[in-house]
Amino acid sequence: MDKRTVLMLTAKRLFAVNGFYGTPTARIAKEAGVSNGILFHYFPTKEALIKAMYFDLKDRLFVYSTSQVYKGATLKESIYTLWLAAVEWNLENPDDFDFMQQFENSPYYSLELEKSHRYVQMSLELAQKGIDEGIFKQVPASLLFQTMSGLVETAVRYLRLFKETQEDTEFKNRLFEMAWDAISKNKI
Amino acid sequence: MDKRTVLMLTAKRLFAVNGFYGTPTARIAKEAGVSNGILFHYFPTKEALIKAMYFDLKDRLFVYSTSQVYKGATLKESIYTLWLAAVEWNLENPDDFDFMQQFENSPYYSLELEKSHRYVQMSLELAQKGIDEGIFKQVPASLLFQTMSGLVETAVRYLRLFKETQEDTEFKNRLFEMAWDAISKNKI
DNA sequence: AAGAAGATTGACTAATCAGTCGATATTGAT
DNA sequence: ATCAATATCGACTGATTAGTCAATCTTCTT
Repeated sequence: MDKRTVLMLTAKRLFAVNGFYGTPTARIAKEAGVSNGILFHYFPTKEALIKAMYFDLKDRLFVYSTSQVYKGATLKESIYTLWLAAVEWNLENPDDFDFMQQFENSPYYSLELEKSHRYVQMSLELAQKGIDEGIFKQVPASLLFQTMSGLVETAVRYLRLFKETQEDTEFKNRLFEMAWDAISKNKI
Repeated sequence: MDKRTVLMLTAKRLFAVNGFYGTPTARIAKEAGVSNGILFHYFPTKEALIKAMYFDLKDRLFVYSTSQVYKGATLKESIYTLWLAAVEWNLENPDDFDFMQQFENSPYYSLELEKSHRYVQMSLELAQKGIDEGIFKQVPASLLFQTMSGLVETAVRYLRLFKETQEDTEFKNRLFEMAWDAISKNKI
């Protein structure tokens, strides 16, 4: 594995536990088994390292999520698959989740940065589709997306807290139902 | 206003913009118009200052929220009032919101810390009441609480992003409806 | 084989920052 | 008025840390 990748993996682990500011670059390099200087060879600044990690992470999430959706699925099936993929991916990569949460609540983060990502673009298109078909509530697509993202986070946090629920498919379905009810029109 | 309070107010403003680690204690003292040393007279460490600010904030939110709920309100009315109070309080105190988000995603935060607060305890009791009455979904009360909290955050973020919606009562009702549909049983 | 380009090292620096401390000022109780 | 307790000051320190740099090593091209 090339040193650039090792640095990002090591940084992710350390950041998740100690936070960005609690993790000196020197420590990242040391635990990655490389010299101090090489970190700044691959990343001009610590901030650049952090942002590169974030883009990388979102991209892996995109690739994983979309690979799960099968052609010909209904909208609800697609949303369910994407929701579940995001939840399970975050459960299996807890350091990624912690890193992402921290990043998105840090001064490094901005909306323009987020919108530029294909994961977000794909989600927005899907939300718009549901609105047009009259399945979702008649609110802006971006609101539906943010609501879903927020509920994925809630689900992940909860499942992490109560480990015994992590294999409970029925419970996960309940969690999805809450998310679905939030965004879909009510069938009176 | 006593210096302890001035320090906390100044810190809140600086933390919201520059983050905990981007804000030296010396700068807090300077902008508060007091000496460097006095900060450590009132707060033994920077971390103690941050935690004190968090408790203070949650307490003000509790006092404000509960004062809005009137006796004899139905459960849905109470939940609506609490939801709206939290949303509007966060909109009116954006620095508090940013500070809180940052804190709850920082290494300072822990669940025990959160549970110890009366705002959380009150919310959990209300959630349990809704479950017992068969109005809410049959899931753990803590899940309902976390879901509502997450949806308050989503609403605040969205309303902040699109300022023109902030005075739109109808739009806020739509936002609440999403939250309500997430936690309540569906009336088929 | 030569030599250029890139990779890697680790000692070093300039700056920053949380927290200390001894001195001085203010307040409140008796 | 006295005295003790508390508040306030600001210069100082010891430790930490992001980023630099000149030197060496490796790899690739021709």
